[in-house]
Amino acid sequence: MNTQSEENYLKCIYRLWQDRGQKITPTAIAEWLGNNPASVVDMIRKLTDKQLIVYDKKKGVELTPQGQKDATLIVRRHRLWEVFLLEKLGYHWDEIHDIAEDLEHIKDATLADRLDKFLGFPEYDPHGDPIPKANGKMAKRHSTTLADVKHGTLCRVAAVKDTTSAFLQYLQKLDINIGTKIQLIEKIQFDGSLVISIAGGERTTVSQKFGENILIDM
Amino acid sequence: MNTQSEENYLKCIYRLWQDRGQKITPTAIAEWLGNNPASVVDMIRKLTDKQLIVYDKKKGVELTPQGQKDATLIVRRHRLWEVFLLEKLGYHWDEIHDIAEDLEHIKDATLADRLDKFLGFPEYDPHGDPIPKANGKMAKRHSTTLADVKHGTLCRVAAVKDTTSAFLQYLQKLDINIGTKIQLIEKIQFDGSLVISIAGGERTTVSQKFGENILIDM
DNA sequence: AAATAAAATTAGTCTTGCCTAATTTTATTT
DNA sequence: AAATAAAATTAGGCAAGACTAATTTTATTT
Repeated sequence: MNTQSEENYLKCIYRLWQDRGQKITPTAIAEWLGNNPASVVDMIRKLTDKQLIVYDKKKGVELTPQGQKDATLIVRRHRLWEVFLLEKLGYHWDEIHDIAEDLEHIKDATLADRLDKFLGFPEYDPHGDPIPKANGKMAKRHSTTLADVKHGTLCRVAAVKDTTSAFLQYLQKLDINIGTKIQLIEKIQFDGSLVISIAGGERTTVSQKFGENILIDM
Repeated sequence: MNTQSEENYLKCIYRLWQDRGQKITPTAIAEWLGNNPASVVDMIRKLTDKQLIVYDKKKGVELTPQGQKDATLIVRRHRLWEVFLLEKLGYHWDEIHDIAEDLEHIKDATLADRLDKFLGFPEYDPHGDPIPKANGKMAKRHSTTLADVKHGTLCRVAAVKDTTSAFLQYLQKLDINIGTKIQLIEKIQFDGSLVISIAGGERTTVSQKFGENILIDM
């Protein structure tokens, strides 16, 4: 059984691996968690001893099969709780992440599976991230962003990359949710700004950074 | 904000106060929590500094108004989660206590109230204990036990005192739940054993200790 | 290749919350 | 009241998980 802190490190490593696919360094982990690199080095030793990660100076940190399994379960719990908080308890989009951050550490052999069943086996969480199944498999993550498509394209918001409340509240203000249709009208050469039409409405301009955090379907 | 450990002490003190109404000593707390008395003394100092308890050698430990408020909220959260686990996730009577023990420490300003609403504002938890309301008030606790009534009395199981799985599983085996009707046929003078009829069925004999852990309505 | 900057690591410290062992205080017997 | 037992307290320690400061290693520039 892993401690809460160990779980946070595992989840962090998993996220960095999924997001970037590059070498995962102590510094990257430290930044992500807001911890001191020295603390990360301590934990790397601990997780290595527990055979949940392998650390090689050249290759960085990698999850072992067991580490992957553990990390996937944490992500599964996190995303299921997010669905619960939003759908059943009526929380807003931007409130659920932090609470799920605590709930994900509740340890009980059947809790995740029961919750999954209770929620009707959702495929995606409220941010559009796929929820790992009990067997560890999960749906594909969306990878195309609004900033990637050609002008004129009509797309559907499938997920968001950034889950901070600053971003989510901005989306709320623009009335954008998972499923909202957005048409990219024009890309501004100068700074990558995007002129879009939300749900067939008036033209709005958003930044490139904004576009890169919206994952889409077509 | 209190730590998880502080919350456990507050809850313990609250329970001892409710259950026994006597002087609450460090030793009693240590026994209840399974901790060393020396650790209890440390925590008494800490909670005193935080003005959540008052400790007087003569009177023992007492909760301050703020301590009572905090403790009540923890109990509220615990009991609401128990209802959730049983009713929504389909756990058994004897499985919910330990999981709620972790869930009760999840801190979010509106979580308890939202959960309360989602569950339909239940008055009692699955063990028959009253759930404190958002304002701290709660229904009366049942106080008459099966061992207290006169032979011949027909009563209704309102709550259980003991919530260990050993006891709850025994109840399960006897097919006794909250609401089950029990008639006390006879009290055996010798050792206080009780001859009862469960839901109008055949006679069964149970111990005095058993009877003292069944709280009843009439 | 040397100089500089960045990253990683080590050493030592702190807090929380627990422990054991020893001591002091309080209660109970005889 | 003295002796004994029980309870409370103090002192000192330990592990987890964080930190800072100093040092070493690795990368990047010039």
